[in-house]
Amino acid sequence: MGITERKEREKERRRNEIIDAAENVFFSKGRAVATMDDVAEEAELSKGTLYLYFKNKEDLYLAINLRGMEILYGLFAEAIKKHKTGFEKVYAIGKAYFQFYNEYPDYFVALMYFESHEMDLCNEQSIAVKCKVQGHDALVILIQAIESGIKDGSIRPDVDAVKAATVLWGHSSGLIQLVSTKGEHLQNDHGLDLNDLIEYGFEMIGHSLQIK
Amino acid sequence: MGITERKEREKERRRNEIIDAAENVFFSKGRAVATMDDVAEEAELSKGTLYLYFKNKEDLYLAINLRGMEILYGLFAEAIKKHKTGFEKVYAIGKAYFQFYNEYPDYFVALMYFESHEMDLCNEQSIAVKCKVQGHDALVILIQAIESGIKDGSIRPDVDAVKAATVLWGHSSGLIQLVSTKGEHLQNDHGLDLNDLIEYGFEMIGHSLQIK
DNA sequence: TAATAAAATGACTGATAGTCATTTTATTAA
DNA sequence: TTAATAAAATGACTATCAGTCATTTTATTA
Repeated sequence: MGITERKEREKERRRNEIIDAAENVFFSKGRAVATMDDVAEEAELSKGTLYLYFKNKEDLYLAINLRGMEILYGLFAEAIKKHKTGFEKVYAIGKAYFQFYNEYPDYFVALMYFESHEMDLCNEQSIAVKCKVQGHDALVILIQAIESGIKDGSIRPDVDAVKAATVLWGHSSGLIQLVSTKGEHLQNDHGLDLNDLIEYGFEMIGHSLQIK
Repeated sequence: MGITERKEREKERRRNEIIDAAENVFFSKGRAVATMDDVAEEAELSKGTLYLYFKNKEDLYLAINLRGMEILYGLFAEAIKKHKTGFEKVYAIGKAYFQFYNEYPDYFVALMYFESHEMDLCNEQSIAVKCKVQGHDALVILIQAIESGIKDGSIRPDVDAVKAATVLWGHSSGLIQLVSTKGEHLQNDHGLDLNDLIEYGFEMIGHSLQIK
């Protein structure tokens, strides 16, 4: 019975086409301004059809975010492969996060939306839960990098890997978010160079992990 | 002509009554769910009147945030008074920020809204600009604390006060925001104690400022 | 070819932000 | 005291948009 499978594939393709259209609309207009009618028109489908594939507007936006988080996870996985010591791996993950912001600013905005809003995580199959899992997987990469750094002596032995990884995640997100939303102000009113500022932030984090 | 002045006072009082009502409504229902009709009813005014005092819903929410930021500024000002060395002052500011989150969680949510959204800062008289100024003033306290720490030797002399203060601001906001929105998940899935996590984050920041 | 199932449609509803012509209240001048 | 004027407040109204659902179209099976 190949028809069922083909139908499944077609359904998945249609789903992805809707996300493609949604990216075009949400990324150009912004999440708040973009309407579901816009997405429907871009997808060349009726609005009702969108709701056959996604529960609501937020769900669709989270589907976009999930794509971004998969990219981010890939960047993290790449980053740790290229470096020897645990400390270098951690630093590379930080760099990868900033690279993600620079190369995929729209996905970054979607990620910040996910990070800064409480999500209903009751429905196990929901996209929000998939985002949570993807975020957890990314964090595990960071935790393991810290653990390997403790083992190889490049990171202080008294560091708590889980706590430190969580703190690093919060710190990095906050700093990049600050640059993202208030960057212009920081440049104009404080004369700060944004890349320089991020680099400085990573160095500060680095200091706190290394042996005194 | 005392009437003009009395009218001015009454206008200001009415304005504050509206913000009071808005706080009750926004804080209990949440910014997204609360409606302007709700606020009007709570204020015992018609909806049209709200728009005589505030440009739109966001403006009203930013007026709430401005109140919160004034409180935060006060906490920062208190914090630096109580401590001798610059390093201690910086640490106390961090603690004050966390205290703000704990004692005024609703104001903190409002602040995160302001911090994580791009604002139109063109209109010089807008509340958004007032928030920006208030935020800048708070940052200046932090910058000066770092500078005093460099002078008194409690902070590394090679630290750039402006950069470090900005980074610290981003780091702290990000970490507390993470605890705020994903705290439950961090407790349940990672077995983390939230107060402990924040403390750990501050210690890491502390490490990066002190002499090796 | 008819019956059935799956997919898509788009007109419709309800909710709500923001507007504006009108009314009410307060102040000033005659 | 009263009429004229200004200031403040009103609430019905409009425009917009998320989400629904009865109906139609398309594909599959018997």
